Amino acid sequence: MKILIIEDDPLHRAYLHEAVSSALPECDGVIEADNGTEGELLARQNDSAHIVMDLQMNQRNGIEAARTIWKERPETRILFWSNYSDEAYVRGVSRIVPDGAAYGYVLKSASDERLKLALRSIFVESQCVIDREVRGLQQKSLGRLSGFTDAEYEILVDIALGLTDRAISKRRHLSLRSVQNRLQQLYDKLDVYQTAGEDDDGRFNLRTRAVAVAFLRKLLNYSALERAEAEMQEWLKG
Amino acid sequence: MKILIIEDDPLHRAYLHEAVSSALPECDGVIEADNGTEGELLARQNDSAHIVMDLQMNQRNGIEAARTIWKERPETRILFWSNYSDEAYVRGVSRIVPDGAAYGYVLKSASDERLKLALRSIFVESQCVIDREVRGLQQKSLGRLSGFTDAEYEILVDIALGLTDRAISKRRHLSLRSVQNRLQQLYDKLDVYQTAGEDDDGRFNLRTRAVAVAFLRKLLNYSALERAEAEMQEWLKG
DNA sequence: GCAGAAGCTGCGGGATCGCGCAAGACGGGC
DNA sequence: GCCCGTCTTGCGCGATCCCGCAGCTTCTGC
Repeated sequence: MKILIIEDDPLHRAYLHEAVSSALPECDGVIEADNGTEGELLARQNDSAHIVMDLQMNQRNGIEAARTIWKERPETRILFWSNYSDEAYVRGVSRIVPDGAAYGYVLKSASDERLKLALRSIFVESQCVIDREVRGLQQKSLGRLSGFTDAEYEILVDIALGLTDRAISKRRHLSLRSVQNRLQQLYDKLDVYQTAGEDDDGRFNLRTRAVAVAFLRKLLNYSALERAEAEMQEWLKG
Repeated sequence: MKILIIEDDPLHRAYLHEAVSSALPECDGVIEADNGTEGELLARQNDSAHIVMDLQMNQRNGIEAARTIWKERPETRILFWSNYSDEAYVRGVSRIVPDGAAYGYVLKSASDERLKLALRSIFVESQCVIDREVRGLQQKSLGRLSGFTDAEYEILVDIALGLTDRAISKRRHLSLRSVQNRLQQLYDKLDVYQTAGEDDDGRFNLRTRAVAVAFLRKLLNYSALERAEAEMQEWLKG
């Protein structure tokens, strides 16, 4: 069994290496990459390796890397080891995991034992292990209990990118009015109407305010925006 | 000499502890805090201590912590040790550093030696040490060479929060037209007008697009937005 | 088959935004 | 004093946004 570690922080990388060696004695080779691009390359060269990776990396995002790796080899087992449980990350991951694939999501704040347990569960028992805190988010966001529909999330991203109503309607193949309907829906759910005072003039620009509260609630974050921007540029060309 | 370490990642904290002990043999006490709030408390209790701190922490932001520490004791020497050189952080720091205070900004990607050298320079020689990469940003952003005026940055934050033109005019004591002037200025500098294609209909909503590119260029980031939101809520009450 | 819910669409109107045009205020260099 | 660049403000227009109203389709349960 080979394990590929993709993590840009040298300290964390060393720690992971340590943890893998001690939790998986049957592992006979640990490979390290310090960014997503290199990780993809090494994953291609070692096509039987299981993977542990960070989500937030400077060079190339973990989600991007995981996507291409899974595209080439959907049965790859990946354990995501991340600092954050932002809804943006959780949504990003569950959007790309292939059907039936075994994967895990463990927070860096988890204990030693929990990490090692997750390593064994995924790579030996091929079970999914998702941190409790993250799991809660998944339920909420995908079970659409006080959460967001895909449609709503989609339009949130679109306005966050700065697209016009008209541009969105073209991109998503909707009428202008439908786009505006979804926007209203979004404004409702984000509770953007708070005048925040009894005074009427402290009002918000709903569109930008929605983006702001989405960021503050971590529905969006930098890497989600970055990905969305790339996709949009792609669409603009085609 | 006492050193206070404020850093939420246990691995990095241990590493810092190691580095401090080896670089500063004259140090006779290392105190650790794992979030900003606790850091402020310990700084108050140990009012001769020098400080090494992370900027991005979950509980309480490093910039916030540094601000209150410096407010109580402006001659405190602080070394910021951060993962990122986002313009938002750099601007945030240089905004709060008191006149004549000795401080430092070192990236976590820097080598062992560089960190230790910075520790000695600041805490023994009381010299400012700023990472080259960060320094470049400072020059650009404060020397307003292709950078942003305070006025422009201010209005950028205001629209990012989702305020109306009118609301901004009240908050900043400007006429409505002046606000719009500054916005135009901002749109210019952020180069928001890129139709991105020869086609005219792929157009952007300038206001939200400006926020998007500011985020992508790291002029803004989560913690800057968070701070700004808190300030705005304060203002809304008053 | 039919009632009800949910989503898409067009119409229309009031509010806001983006911005050109132009007049005044302030400061610096000659 | 005079000219010039920067900053502020007012006016006005066209484009966009926000949204209530109403008609249409699709889906679901009985």
